[in-house]
Amino acid sequence: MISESSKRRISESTIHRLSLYYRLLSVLEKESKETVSSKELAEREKLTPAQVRKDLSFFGSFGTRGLGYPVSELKRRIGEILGLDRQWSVALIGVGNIGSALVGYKEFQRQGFNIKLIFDNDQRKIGSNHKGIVVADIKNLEKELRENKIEIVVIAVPATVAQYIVDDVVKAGIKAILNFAPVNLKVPEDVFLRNENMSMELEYLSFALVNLFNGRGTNR
Amino acid sequence: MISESSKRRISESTIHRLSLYYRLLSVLEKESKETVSSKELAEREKLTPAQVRKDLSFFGSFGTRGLGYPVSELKRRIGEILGLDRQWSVALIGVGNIGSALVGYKEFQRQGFNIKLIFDNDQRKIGSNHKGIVVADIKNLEKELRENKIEIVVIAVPATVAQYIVDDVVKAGIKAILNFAPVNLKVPEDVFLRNENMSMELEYLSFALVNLFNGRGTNR
DNA sequence: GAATGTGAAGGTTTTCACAGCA
DNA sequence: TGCTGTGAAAACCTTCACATTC
Repeated sequence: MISESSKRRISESTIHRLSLYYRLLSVLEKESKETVSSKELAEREKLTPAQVRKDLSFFGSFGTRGLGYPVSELKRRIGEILGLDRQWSVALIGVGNIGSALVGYKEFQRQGFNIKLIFDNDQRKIGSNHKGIVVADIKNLEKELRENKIEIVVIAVPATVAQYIVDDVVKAGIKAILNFAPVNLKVPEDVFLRNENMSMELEYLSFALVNLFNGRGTNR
Repeated sequence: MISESSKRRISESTIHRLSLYYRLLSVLEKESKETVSSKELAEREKLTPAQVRKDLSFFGSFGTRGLGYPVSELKRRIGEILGLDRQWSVALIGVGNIGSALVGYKEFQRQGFNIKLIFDNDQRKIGSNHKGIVVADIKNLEKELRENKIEIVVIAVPATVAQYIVDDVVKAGIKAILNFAPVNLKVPEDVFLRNENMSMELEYLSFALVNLFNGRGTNR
């Protein structure tokens, strides 16, 4: 939808903020708000109005001077940019502690991320049912990923085996991987890999408590 | 431990990278590696050697010219900086989908984050046992948080009620909060609030697949 | 010789400030 | 008048390059 690839590189932070705007616009839409200003968006996300306008301006002019942005329309456009205007076929590997939580995580479905397959290597788990999905044997990973046209793989296996798993995932032709294992995975250049490190923010808090406690908090 | 508050502000990214270094150093320590160079650290984290050296230099000179950094010692020092050289008393609020996963998340304990209390408002859950902890009634939140000297609160309740909960948490004098609810929470300036948004990275992948697919991946 | 520690340079991101439009 | 869209300025972060030390 967006053809700005030649213009200027869009920063990771901008994309992350688009996620925030999208979520906020969904709320505003439910509240039947028709328009919203960069000032209001900024206040609710603890950003500056200029930041909001810059972010949006990378992708086009969505607003009306003097008025602001049309809520539903802007939400729709950001949805397009983020690829949330379509359904994604997702496979989950590892249905332990974290994996189980992800299967039931409503936000994923809401945004079009549909977990179609679940894999594990534990015989006790294989064949069991998680929210209507039967856990498959990791042995059939490559075949199943291809046959089911999976587009995104979520890895929630122990750190020790994550690299072997990811190697197989790459072999199956997957180009987008979300990794929850606390380890650095190597993937070829043409594969998008993102890491979800759940300890990181907790560590930031602990750092903040120990070091920056001058009576002032910090958000993001 | 660190008294650099006057020098230069340390960026959020630097702190996040310290988390990565810490994790990597733990691995190297287990492998009985004695020293490590900024070059090697950088390669394994996909950063530049200069970045690694700059990050560390904010906190002191930990290395030896010509040799590199002593693995165990550096790990210990970063642990101190991040506040991982001590135990933290953590309370979890909401033992649903995500909450349950966090109770069993080994990484937290390993880093000294001990979940001491669990709260919920669901009568069916109150009194039940999660990994040895009996779920308490959210009604007694303030009293329990104070009596148990809780330092960090993790919020894993539905978005609709998260603000009410966080207000009570703040009233109880808590200064550090990790929020998993997909909503922007308001807290006073002197409270540290961090958000863990599990959809964000998935949305980044979806953005990448739709927009940046010029055959090149991106990691972080 | 090898690798740190660090000012200075370079690059990127954010904020400012204002022209332009409803 | 109010608020967007955007060049320019400012702030911030990363990389370079080299003096310094082991």
